[in-house]
Amino acid sequence: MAEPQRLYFTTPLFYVNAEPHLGHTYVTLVADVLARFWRARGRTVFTLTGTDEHGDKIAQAAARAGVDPKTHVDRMSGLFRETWDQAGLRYDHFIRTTDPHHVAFVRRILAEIHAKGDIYFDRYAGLYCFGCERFYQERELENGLCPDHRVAPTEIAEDNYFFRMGAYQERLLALLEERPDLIWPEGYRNEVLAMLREPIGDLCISRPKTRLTWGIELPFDDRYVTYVWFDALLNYVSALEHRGLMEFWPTAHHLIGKDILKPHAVFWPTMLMAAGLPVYRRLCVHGHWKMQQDKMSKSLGNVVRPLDMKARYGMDAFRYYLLREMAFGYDADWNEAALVTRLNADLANGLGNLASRVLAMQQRYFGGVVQPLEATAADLALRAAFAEAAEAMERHVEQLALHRALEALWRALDHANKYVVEQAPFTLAKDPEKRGRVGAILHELCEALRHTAQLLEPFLPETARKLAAYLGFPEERLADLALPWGAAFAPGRRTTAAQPLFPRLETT
RNA sequence: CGCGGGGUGGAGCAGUCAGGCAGCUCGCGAGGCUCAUAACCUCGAGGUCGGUGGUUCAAAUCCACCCCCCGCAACCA
Repeated sequence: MAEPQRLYFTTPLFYVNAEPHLGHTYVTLVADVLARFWRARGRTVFTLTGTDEHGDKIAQAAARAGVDPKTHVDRMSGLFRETWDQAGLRYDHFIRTTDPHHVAFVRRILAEIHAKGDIYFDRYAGLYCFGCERFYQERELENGLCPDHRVAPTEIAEDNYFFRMGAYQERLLALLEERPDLIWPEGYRNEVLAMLREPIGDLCISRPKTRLTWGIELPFDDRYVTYVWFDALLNYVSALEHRGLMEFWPTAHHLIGKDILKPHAVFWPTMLMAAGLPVYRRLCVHGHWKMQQDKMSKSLGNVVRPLDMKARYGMDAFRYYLLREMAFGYDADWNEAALVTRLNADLANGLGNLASRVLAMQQRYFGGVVQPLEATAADLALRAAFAEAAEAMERHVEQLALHRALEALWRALDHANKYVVEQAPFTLAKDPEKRGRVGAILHELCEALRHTAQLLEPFLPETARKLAAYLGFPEERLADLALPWGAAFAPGRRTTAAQPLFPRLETT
């Protein structure tokens, strides 16, 4: 079966109650990498990110800051947008849940589902803490008391609207059986199957305005606003509708963290079924970055700010660490010392040094002019190493194993470094009769670097551009360099002298 | 029997789905090279892949049982 030509990647909508941190950055980075990767291979890709801006917490934060909610969310949303722009993390559309088109879309879908009878009005009775202005579940209480206020919650009843989610449980289960790759990695699929072994019940989707006004008003009852689920999840569709790109919807790949698995794996598909829309193509669930400190660290302000990392190490080194260190789906440890180790070992000593030595010899022996090839067995082995890397990278990226894709490319780079030592062009260069061979060796190595630039572009775009420029391709888009080995360097084509791509950092 | 994840040379990890010489980075020891960012290349020391049993020509990988460690969210109706 042929893969669809289009691809649609989404990040979660980030709740604007905190500044952009490592978790936001990681998933946005992955979306950027996947988009670049598949575009370079001819797919038509659309990516979405944005901010989720309604709810109690936002209204309260705005009140504390002494501004109205809209002013507050404008500022916070702008912070996310600027961060991604400055970090070079690209997206095709940035949606805000306060966008008028989104609000209208949510109201339309709610009205439709209400009209077909899948939204009903009912009374909920539960334990309410007036201090927190929220209900508590039994298991959340500490000795029967609210953990914040240390008072016993009051049993009260409240009327609300509910989505008939339970009615779609069997269909959802059947869908998971039919499409084993719907949720990836498999561990999360199993977790969802476990959730579906119990009745999922119905979902409360409203809040009375007496408790919350900062939200989207229900189209069928102006005393209520919709509460989180329809508001936030529908963004994935409303953005496409707004842009007139609904044909991308069936190809949706949602990138999410494991913390929001249930809303995306249970609530969202049932909502889509009720709305008469196809379920997304795949849910891609990543693990969490664990800080060495405990989870208190976040409230101490000990957050990893992407732009700080960019300033300290360069965005590409930061990208490399995040992509190389985390096996998508699993948790990983955030460790800045490990970042420096990776930067020195893989980027400076491996890739950077290879580029330096090749370009320096090319410059010294031939003034940068690329010489004819002659293809010995060793040369062909070098080409094979890069061909294999290209093939392996595609296989790994399909499975979101980005760390393995990079590992595969670095195997080829190791091969190239070995090739330099074994072919020893610097020794042959002392013998004028071997000049042709020296030129051929360096041409092979320039090709190795050109292929590296191309294969690396989705992961380390800045480095790829620099490398291409050193090789004498300052203008071309890297995708245009997808030429066969030996076809890129026309006679007389020159490379230039290079600055180190990555300076080594001292370890302390 | 709540659910999930993990236990692989000194450290940190990949590999487990699709069984086939136990791999990567760092660190350590010896050598080579001198083009290069004191980088690069080679060799070496170091692991009964948590345990036991099973399937198999073959198990880190599949199956069963056991031991230990870590998470369990939220805008939590």
